[in-house]
Amino acid sequence: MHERERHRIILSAVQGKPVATVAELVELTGVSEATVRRDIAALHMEKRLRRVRGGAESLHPPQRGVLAGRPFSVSDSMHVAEKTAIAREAAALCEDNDDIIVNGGTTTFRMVPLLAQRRLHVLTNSFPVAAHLMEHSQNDVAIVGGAIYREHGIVLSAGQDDATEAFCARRMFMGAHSVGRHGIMESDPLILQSERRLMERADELIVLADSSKFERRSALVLCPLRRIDVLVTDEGISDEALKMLEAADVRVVVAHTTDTELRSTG
Amino acid sequence: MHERERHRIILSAVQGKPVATVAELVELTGVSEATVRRDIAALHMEKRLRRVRGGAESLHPPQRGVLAGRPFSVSDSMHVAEKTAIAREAAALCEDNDDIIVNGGTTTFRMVPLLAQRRLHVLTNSFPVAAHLMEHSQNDVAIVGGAIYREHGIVLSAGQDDATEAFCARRMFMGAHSVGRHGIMESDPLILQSERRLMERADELIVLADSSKFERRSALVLCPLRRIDVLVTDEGISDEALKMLEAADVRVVVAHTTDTELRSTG
DNA sequence: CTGGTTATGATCGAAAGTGATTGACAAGCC
DNA sequence: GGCTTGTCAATCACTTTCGATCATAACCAG
Repeated sequence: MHERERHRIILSAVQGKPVATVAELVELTGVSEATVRRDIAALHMEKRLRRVRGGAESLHPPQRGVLAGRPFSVSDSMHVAEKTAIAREAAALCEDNDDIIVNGGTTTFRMVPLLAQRRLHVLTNSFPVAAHLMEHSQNDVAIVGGAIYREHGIVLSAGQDDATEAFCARRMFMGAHSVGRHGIMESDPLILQSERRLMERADELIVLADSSKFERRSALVLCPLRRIDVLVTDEGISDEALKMLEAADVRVVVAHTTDTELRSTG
Repeated sequence: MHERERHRIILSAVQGKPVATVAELVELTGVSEATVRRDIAALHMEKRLRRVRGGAESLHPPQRGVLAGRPFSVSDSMHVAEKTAIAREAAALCEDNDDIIVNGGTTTFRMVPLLAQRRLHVLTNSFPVAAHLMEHSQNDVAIVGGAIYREHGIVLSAGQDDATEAFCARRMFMGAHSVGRHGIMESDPLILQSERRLMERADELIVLADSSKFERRSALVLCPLRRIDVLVTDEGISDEALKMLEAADVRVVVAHTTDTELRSTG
């Protein structure tokens, strides 16, 4: 058993479970306790795992806070004021007792506190959205089936599911990775697929896209601009982008960020 | 039981309910009261939970409703000791990297803190189970699609969905409304349907039923007794019930409630 | 082959974790 | 007020784990 081999085994063992004990690793590698300890110490130095009393554990923290705390750590902190304002305008577009679809995403997630005060029928592919509405509102909530992806909080599956097919919504609210002249763009094919399936179930498509989304490019086209009924954005949108949307018969709602919202970003 | 595992279990348990008592944690972890207290003290120092008299509570106060707070208010408080012991035995039946199905219910929900320290692939129709495993474990979690019923925390839909069909599990863990000579009984046709669909996707069926379930009757037969592979129950089970299960070739595991568990009920 | 380096395994005392016991303290009951 | 019950901190004995040391084995260049 070579040192490299042992290191590989130890690392994979630590990945597989929250904590691997020295005894377990002795069993796995067939070497002495002393050697395992030395290996753990070395790998700890290389920052490939964390040494704990009795064994070792994975460096990568047990994923937390997807639901209760901040839902999507990184991207959620950008353009907070704009997203909040956009969400406010978007939420104003739906009426009590509407059947709506809320697509997963950081911008649409900002709608949730506002939707919580309404009485709606909501279908979503976002686990955090469903969780919050479940806990803090009286809305009827339905969720699509599939594997839950922690990093985005989205439920994805390869095929169609019944929850989606049984649903027929008045409006669908969705974010976007970017918006360009080819239409709404996404970065991930699985997300794209999920959104397409949901889109089919809604009469009206409302897109929430802060102005920075028009500066970006992504690889995959979800749908052409003409498919959008309403696009909610913020004051930062360029004239070119506005003209482009106008030409595609998209109704544009510009959300004005209030002072309080702006303050909350600083 | 490693220190880290205990900490994970304790944190997970504290999330699951407003306050976890020392006795409960002793039961969950299988260590002494002194150790649990030391763990609580340590986690308190790390500001991962709040230490209170008699146990520990979550730091994050928004402990309300279906998810974070006590999931199923009424029935969850009955037969706590038995259910905990049963859940412990049931959780011991699955191995690391198993693909399992966890059906919604108050008894199966008691398994969750124990599953949180494992590395499993879990499909469930219970929203609280999915939410808890998402936040407090590294398990791969999938959820079936459909409308979410707050009172039971269960996701139900009329038809088959893709998340279920794509899943193939080694074992399925399920509770029951009652168990009689006709088989496992349920009270609600929609729940029955959901459970049947899930059952099809598992090789082995493990039923968690405290002894009071044998005294009850329900209207709908989910499946005959012979379909059960393992039934986990408590010491209160009658000889007649045992004979009935034996005759149907059901392997019976009797979970022994410990003193601490019994005390925690009084 | 030789001398030096490195890796490994074993041993042992030190340190840390664990479990049981005890007494102090508070709350509730008779 | 006594009594019980439950919680908790302190203590002690026991076990596990750790780190240091040393001897042996493997390896390598000259």
